[in-house]
Amino acid sequence: MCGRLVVTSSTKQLLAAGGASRADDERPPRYNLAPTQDAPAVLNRDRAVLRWIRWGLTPRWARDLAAGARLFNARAETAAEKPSFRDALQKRRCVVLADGFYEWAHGETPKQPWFIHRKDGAPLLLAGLWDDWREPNGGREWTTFTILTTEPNDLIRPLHDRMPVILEASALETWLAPHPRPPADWHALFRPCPAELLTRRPVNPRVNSTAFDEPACLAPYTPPPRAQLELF
DNA sequence: CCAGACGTTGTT
DNA sequence: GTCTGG
DNA sequence: CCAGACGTTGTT
DNA sequence: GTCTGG
Repeated sequence: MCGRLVVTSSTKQLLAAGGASRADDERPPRYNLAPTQDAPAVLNRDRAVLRWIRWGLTPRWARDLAAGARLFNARAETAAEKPSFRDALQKRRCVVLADGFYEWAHGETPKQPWFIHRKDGAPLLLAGLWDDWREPNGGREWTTFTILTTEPNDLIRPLHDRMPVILEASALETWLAPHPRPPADWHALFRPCPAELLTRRPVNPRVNSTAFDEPACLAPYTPPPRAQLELF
């Protein structure tokens, strides 16, 4: 699963990772980015632009924007059949750029967050779907997204039974194709990424609160002994 | 034909 | 939007 | 994802 | 418990 992101790379670095040439906005680094907030993404509609769009996919037919609040993940195995996602999987794909994400160990108390990121420090390419939603009565249009999930690799499995779909750079071209593609094309891309690509470390449970959004979120942290025993 | 429902995941 | 029910 | 709020109507 | 907000 994937419910909290870190975005610390510069705009220049994000553009390079996503293969885009310009960004629609300049934002400060985020150390604790939650659903309903904006994250940087490259949409297959316009691959030249890095856009900051709202996390939580609101289908275009939903009654209100809030409908997307809980649709921040989509199971890769079933997205092709779900009313909220199937059209987007065919036609509206995106890559979300993030330097890492947090996972909480399944059912532990107190809740212990872990930071997961690439060993080489490069931004992750997270497979996403997007949609446009227009406010009634001529209001503004929102673009929202969700992150696809798959089974975990060996690094994530001790923590959780789901992880985000992380794409290799070589898959960008395929994933961001502008035209419709059948669901059968995606099976190879929806595999968990190699565990060796990533690393993890526990971080301060202050990260649990979205109000804690600063460099200290990523600082080294040793869980109390009791929690350590429970975790391994 | 129209009306009305449909959210998803992951938990326990 | 698409699908189901009437 | 997690944290935090949520009482509810009727009456003065 | 469920829903909302970040």
